[in-house]
Amino acid sequence: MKNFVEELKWRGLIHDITPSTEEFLLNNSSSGYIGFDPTADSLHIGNLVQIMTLVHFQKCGHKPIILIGGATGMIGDPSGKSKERKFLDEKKLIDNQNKIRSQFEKFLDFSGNNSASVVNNKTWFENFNLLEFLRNVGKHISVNYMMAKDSVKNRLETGISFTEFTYQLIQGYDFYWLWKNKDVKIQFGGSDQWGNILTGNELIRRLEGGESYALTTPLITKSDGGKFGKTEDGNVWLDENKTSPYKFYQFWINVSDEDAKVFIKIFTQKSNNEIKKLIVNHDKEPHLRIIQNALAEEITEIVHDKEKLNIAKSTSSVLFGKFLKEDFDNLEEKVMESLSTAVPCVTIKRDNLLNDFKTILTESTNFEIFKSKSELVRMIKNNGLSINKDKINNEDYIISDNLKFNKYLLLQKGKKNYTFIIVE
RNA sequence: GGGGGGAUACCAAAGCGGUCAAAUGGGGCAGACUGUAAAUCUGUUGACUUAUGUCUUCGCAGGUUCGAAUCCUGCUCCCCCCA
Repeated sequence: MKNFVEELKWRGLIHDITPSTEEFLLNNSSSGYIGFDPTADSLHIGNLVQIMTLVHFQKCGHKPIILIGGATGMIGDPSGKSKERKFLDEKKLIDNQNKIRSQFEKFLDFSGNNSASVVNNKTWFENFNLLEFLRNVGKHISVNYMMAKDSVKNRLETGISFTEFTYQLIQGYDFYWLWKNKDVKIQFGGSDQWGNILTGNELIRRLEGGESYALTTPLITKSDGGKFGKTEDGNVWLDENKTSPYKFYQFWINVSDEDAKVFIKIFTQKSNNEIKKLIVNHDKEPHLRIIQNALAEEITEIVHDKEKLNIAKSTSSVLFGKFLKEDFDNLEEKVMESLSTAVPCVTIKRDNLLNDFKTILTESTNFEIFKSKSELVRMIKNNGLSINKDKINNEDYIISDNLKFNKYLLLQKGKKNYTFIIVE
């Protein structure tokens, strides 16, 4: 058995761990789980740490289990509205669950003898009534114990609802159920989950005198103090319809040097030696950003695929590389299309192309690109306007003569302020 | 209740009868440099058929004047001091 705990340790992925976990996992092929909230139809990169935990777990010869919180998800968000909510929710939850499962399939092996699997706690909570729950579960955990948890303590001042207070029991029971029925011995989670996980361990001990383990990962932070995983456009999702492969790739490319050295351990499966080598090479020629490239490539390829990675890379080189007009003329249509997911787009009706240059770029595009003709003229005077990678120095450019694939135009204000124009 | 000060463009702040579309700084945008970084330097920063032209803009509403951000009257809001 490969040493799972050791693997996580050098990657900086352990925040808290119960005693003798390492020893247990070295001697037993075991099952472990993490709970995920099905409230969104996609995972985002904030979930990636947890996913990677399971990836390493499986690679070390254990069985990863993904718990989709169909039941807990319903409790978690009581802010519904209409009467039919329950039905809608159920459909939506199943839909979300399927989408999330297919995202896990990219990371984990769902076949073989330590195959990954997905469970939903709705299965065991559906027919579990309140009285039964109180008798069989609530009885064993004291309020004193529950109150001692940081997650609860921190909320006592500001207020905590009974529902949220109970959450640790529900989650604890999940662990117990999986322990009992699926031979799950360990639960993983973010550091904020420590308390909830321990409630599960406690429940297992009290109900059956059983042994179980817990391991949490640290909260990922950025060196500049900002939140990891957020961009101006919000979350970075794994679903390509919510975050395009290009934007996903770019997120990793733009990580700072300092963060990249930490992230490459956390988010890739590269070995310690490979990573050490990358860091040495990176520090020799930091401008090449070797680590960021390695990081972006590996993760983008797993989450999307090789082809989409390549398109994202080509798109990036169009937007940021030393890219000349000639190169632009030879671009594949696929890459051109991908530009529409990379930069803000503006559509324009084909008959508007009859207007003069300045009118097209202001009025005909609802002043989205240039707020006024003066601004446009100023931009040209400052040598700041390019179309299709070609600097524009005069105002009698004919747009309709320069469309790519008869409908696309890449407009550039300055170096990195792009607008993609689609004629329809 | 009494006395004093203020309201200017994205923000801060000068201007106190024509030369004011309004100094200066910050921010924004662009150029050079660069690692799709940081710093620095340069240009630019109300709109319009780019014009030593017109229009809109200096809290709001009126007025004086050939001419007002600038003077007068009223109003609204802010700050400070004394009770």
